[in-house]
Amino acid sequence: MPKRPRMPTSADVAARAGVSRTTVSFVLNRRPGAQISQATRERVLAAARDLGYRPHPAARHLAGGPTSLVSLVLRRTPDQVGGDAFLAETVRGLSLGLGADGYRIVIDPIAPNDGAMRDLVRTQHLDGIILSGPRFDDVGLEGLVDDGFPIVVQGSLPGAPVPSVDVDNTAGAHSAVRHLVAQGRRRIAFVANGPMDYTVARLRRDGYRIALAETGMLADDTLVADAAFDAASGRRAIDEILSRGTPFDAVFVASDVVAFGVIGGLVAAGRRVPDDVAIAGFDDIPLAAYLDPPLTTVRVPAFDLGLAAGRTLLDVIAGRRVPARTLLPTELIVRGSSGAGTGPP
Amino acid sequence: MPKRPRMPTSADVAARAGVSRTTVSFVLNRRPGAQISQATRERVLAAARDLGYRPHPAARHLAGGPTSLVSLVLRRTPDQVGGDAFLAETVRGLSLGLGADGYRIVIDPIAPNDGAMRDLVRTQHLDGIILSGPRFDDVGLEGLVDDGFPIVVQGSLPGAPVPSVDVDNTAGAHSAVRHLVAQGRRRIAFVANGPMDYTVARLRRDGYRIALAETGMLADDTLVADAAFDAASGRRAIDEILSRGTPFDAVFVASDVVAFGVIGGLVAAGRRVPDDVAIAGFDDIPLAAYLDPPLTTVRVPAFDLGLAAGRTLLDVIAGRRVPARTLLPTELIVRGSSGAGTGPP
DNA sequence: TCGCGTTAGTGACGCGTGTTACCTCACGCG
DNA sequence: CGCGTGAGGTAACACGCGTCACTAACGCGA
Repeated sequence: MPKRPRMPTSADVAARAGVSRTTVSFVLNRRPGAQISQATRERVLAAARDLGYRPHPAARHLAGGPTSLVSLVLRRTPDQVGGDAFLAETVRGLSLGLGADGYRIVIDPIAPNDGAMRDLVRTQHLDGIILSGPRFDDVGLEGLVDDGFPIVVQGSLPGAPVPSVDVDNTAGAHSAVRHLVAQGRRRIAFVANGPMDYTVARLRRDGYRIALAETGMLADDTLVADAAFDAASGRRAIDEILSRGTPFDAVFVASDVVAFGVIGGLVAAGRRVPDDVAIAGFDDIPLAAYLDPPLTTVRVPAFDLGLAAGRTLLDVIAGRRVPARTLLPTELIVRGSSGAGTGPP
Repeated sequence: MPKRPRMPTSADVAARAGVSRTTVSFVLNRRPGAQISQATRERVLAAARDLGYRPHPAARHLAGGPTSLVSLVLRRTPDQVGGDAFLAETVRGLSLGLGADGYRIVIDPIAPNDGAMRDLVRTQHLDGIILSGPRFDDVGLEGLVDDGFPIVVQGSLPGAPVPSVDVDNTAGAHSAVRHLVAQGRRRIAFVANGPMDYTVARLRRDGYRIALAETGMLADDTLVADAAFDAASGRRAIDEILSRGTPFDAVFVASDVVAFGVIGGLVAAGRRVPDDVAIAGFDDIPLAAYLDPPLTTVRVPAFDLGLAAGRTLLDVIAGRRVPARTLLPTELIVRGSSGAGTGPP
């Protein structure tokens, strides 16, 4: 195994520029208040460029600097596969948002309510955390927060004193339900994406409720059911609603994956979609367009979400003020299932 | 912001055990050939335990040790969303496989044929790489390989001198096609998952061919078409096959996502599934069971794949011999679409 | 000439670890 | 008694960087 050549160090740069190592450090880190002449500065920069100099992250960290490491904490149980469909996209966005400043992403799957998060911060060396997929009852968060440790929640956790970046779940749900109303539907059922422990489930339900209230429609609890992120639970939910006997002509399902189960249940019960029952989902998973009929849904900008989360975390780390909540807009994608009839693509 | 208490260092351990720092290092790293009495060893270990001592990774790295960092290189274009459905699971497995030895996973999305991989190795400080989703024409790989840099490919790249961990794509495809034959189908079409640049596309096609040859059935090129990892391309593929006019009574689609498009095309053409045309897919995505009819498919053990890849990389890093290819078994999941009729779950 | 402030830099230390070379005993043996 | 020898350990350096305290040169007014 041929030894790879040694990387140039700041001493090499200093030698080449004919200055001290200290000066190199000052120039490269743009140290405020440092007295460096323009000529010297340029010599240093040129030398660094010529040598292809890159500061050694470990050495920098050891000397009291940042780690250049940010952890993406995946706080999910294996069943939440639906939300993970976008993981790759989100990571791409994150990588772009953080990579510019030389940050790298380490990924740490930690089951919900596993106390390992404190440990992560203490023992691993991190500059910040992006926490994905939190729940209302998430523990171990407060401790970190009042340490002042930089955290950004991807997803929402209202009330927690942590900046969060999320899609505007409530507005998205709202737009979907309003769309169903606009199609002339009057009795609109609701199937949640997950248990109400999950913030994202509550927020989407809020959107549904607001839309009903706005349009002066009756909120009927017998038309509401929970699910558990997967299609099977959607099937159970719609079966339950059907069994209650309350008539309805539309269902807003707060997750495309769950909607698969809902549609299956409706078809099995002899209801036609969208003629008898219009459907709108949420997420715009890649397969949504290939359901029969194609699913009207709310698009979630996964890439942008990652990008925004990354940038926000950078701001927090740098001590800049950040908004408590960043809400990215969703986009209603109208397809056949809501009866608006654009047909298959 | 209250300063977090300093972590204990090896000097603290040494002081508490009444020995020198060197001795602590020898004991903790089990230095071969070091002369340490049993009593001293135990004192050191006890002190380390009491203090909750953890070696500082950056310092260790700086002193010439390993980085304890492994990069998961996602070498995919955004369109390959299908395969990414399993990313979270794979990462969980990886994390478990590597975490035991204190390794952490940094994630680096790098588009195919982007030369950035060399840079990654030179400039970032890594102990190894797990390369996910390679293609036949992947560049920048050879350079790394004959550096002797530890790499494990997750996915297959036959011919490349790199250990790989993958599901047995060929055997999986083979089992699916044999199953279709066992259902009495005689003219079986094939829709690939992706372009033949991708190793995984070729391997699955191989399985199809072998199964046909074994059962003495005719391989007919007019019954074969490529796709591009998404449902839309599946639709195009089946439309093309239909347009050729060659009769067929089954289709093996090398990806569940693509199969969605294929089924859509068949239904649009008035063919009934599975009565007129039986279908089998590959991957067992969570929604496969909720297609109408439920999709017969080949299950991919995503978690185990990550686990195996992680372990293999550890072996490579440690200089142990590893098999050139590790192939994990798949499992045929029989549902309604292949005409074997177990019905919806 | 002296005193003083400003500009443009530098020398040396510390971060926590691995490691090499060395040191000090006690002991056995000729 | 002299001397090797091995067991059990230690002092000190290197890794690459950030940073504090300090200085050399220079200008300028008195």
